[in-house]
Amino acid sequence: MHSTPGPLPPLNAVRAFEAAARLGSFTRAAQELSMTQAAISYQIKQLEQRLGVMLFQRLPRKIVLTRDGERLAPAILDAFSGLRTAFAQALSRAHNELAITSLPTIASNWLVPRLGGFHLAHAEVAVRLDTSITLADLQQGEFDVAIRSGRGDWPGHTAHFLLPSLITPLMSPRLRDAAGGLKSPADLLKLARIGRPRWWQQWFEENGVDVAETALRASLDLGIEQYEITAAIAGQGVAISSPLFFRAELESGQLVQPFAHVARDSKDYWLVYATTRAKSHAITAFRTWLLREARAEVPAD
Amino acid sequence: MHSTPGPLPPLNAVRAFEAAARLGSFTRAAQELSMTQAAISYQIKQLEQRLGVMLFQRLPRKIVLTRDGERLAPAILDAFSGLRTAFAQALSRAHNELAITSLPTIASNWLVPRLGGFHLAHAEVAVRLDTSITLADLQQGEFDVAIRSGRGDWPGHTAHFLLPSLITPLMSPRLRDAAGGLKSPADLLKLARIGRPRWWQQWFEENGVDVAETALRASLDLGIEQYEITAAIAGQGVAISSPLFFRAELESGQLVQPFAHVARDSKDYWLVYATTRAKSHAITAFRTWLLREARAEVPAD
DNA sequence: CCGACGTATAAAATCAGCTTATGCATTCGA
DNA sequence: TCGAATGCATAAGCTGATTTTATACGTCGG
Repeated sequence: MHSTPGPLPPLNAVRAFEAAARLGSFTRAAQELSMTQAAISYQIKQLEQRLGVMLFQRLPRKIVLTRDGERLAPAILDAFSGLRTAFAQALSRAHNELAITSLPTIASNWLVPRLGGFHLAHAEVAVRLDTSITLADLQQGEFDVAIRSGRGDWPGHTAHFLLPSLITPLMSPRLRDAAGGLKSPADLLKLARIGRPRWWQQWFEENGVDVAETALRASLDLGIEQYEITAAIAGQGVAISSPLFFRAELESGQLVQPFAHVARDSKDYWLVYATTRAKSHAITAFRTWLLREARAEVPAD
Repeated sequence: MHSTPGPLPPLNAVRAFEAAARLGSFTRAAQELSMTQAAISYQIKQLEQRLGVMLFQRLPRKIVLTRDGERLAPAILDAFSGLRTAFAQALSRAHNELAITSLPTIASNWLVPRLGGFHLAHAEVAVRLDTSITLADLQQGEFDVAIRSGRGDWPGHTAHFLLPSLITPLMSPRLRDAAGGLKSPADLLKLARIGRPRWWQQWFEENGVDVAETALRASLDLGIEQYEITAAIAGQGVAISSPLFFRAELESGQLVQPFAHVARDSKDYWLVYATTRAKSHAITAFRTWLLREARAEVPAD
């Protein structure tokens, strides 16, 4: 009694009908859709044959909707208008949201203090920041950009160099004074060391200090540099970390850098995003702003 | 500042998204659209690349809409739902309307008295009847079916034989009596003749009466048979028309058929409709009903 | 009466979209 | 714990729908 809804007619034909009905002309519809008039004519005919109903009355120099066409047009126009605004809105929102995933250290010690400036410059962009050590998949769409450490070679992604990963011992001035004169890097071996053994090894090696691995293993590795620096400030040992990230503590005198030598880890910090999304407004705005901030940070680089 | 709406993404990709979002599965979407899962996957990827946004999060054995997908889906589902009902309704209405264009004679004297029966049998079909001598173009969609006289050969159209075009003199009994004994067809030459000269000529010839063309030209040609019959009933002359169409007048005695011979014009009456629309419910219902009525009319044919 | 305009149509070219075949990761069942 | 089943991704290749090109037709306007 009641036939099933059945599949929709070919959608390209429907689009041609929509444009022709709205513009009242095959020629103009063709222009709008960047096609030829012949293509519109063909598509409309296809649709009419499929529906078994004439949609336009072909008059000498114009077309007029038939009774059936007139009946169909409003709903089709509505639907297409809905589609257009849906895509426009969704994209505009998508392009004005920025989900950042960042390593905790650079996030709390470098990014967060500056993010306010980005918001001032781009109030239209809503920012969401996620800090975690796990490597989020930028292709999955959960995050728009990441701040990662590495070598900048992530296939399918675009990476911009941000900051070098600098490492140098940092300690509380009280500990330094208590340790007496720290004349050479080797003197640090007497103190408790906090932070990644690999970094300590690299720094010592670059200073000509040969260290037994066992000695390095004895260091306190808390995993999160923020904690390590907190421990260092408390005088519990010497941390090894980036002077860039703890400039505030250095300037306020909570921390001191006992030796001038700064080593550089091979893994720098990069801004990364999926190459397919490079055109997103939020991403381009953030990239421009962030790279300028980074360049201001290490102008000598 | 505000980018133009821009063209819609490829609609086939949008359709794939709609189905996948609604069904929550590429595989099921493929089933619904009678395609393969690979095709859905391809289309969704196309759409995502076009939009520069991931729409689904691919999890091991399922997919989940991303934030952006979730944002897009409701409006897309709405729009497609609108399209579906629009087509369904328009088609249902189109298939339940019947616009008939008919020659006036057969319309008023044969079709109209029977149309009530069609309406009883098919109350769902709304009927509109247009009577005119002009030959409406069935391809233009203004009319669904036509009742035409001719030979049944209209390219692009399907034609069903309805009734023969019969012609025989008809007159009022009073005129017949006044004319005295009408023994042979030639006696009619003495009376005023009403109707198409060509028909008179044919009928006379088939009865072996040789008539000068001039005599035939003198007949009264009113163009519309209804008028001619009215004139005949008033006793103003002898009309030549179809006994089928004026059976009521013959039975009531208003008209008489003075001679048994009935000529047959080469142009019969046909039910005609555009072949492309043969599947329309209204048309098929009307065809079935009308052919049965016509067969009941001339069972001997 | 001629040129411009808007549509229809035929033939030929193209390319988007589909299928087939396969791989991979996970879940489920035993 | 293992194998089968499930669901999505990907590559390669084909096909036919769609588009363009070229042309014709009918009307309107000057």
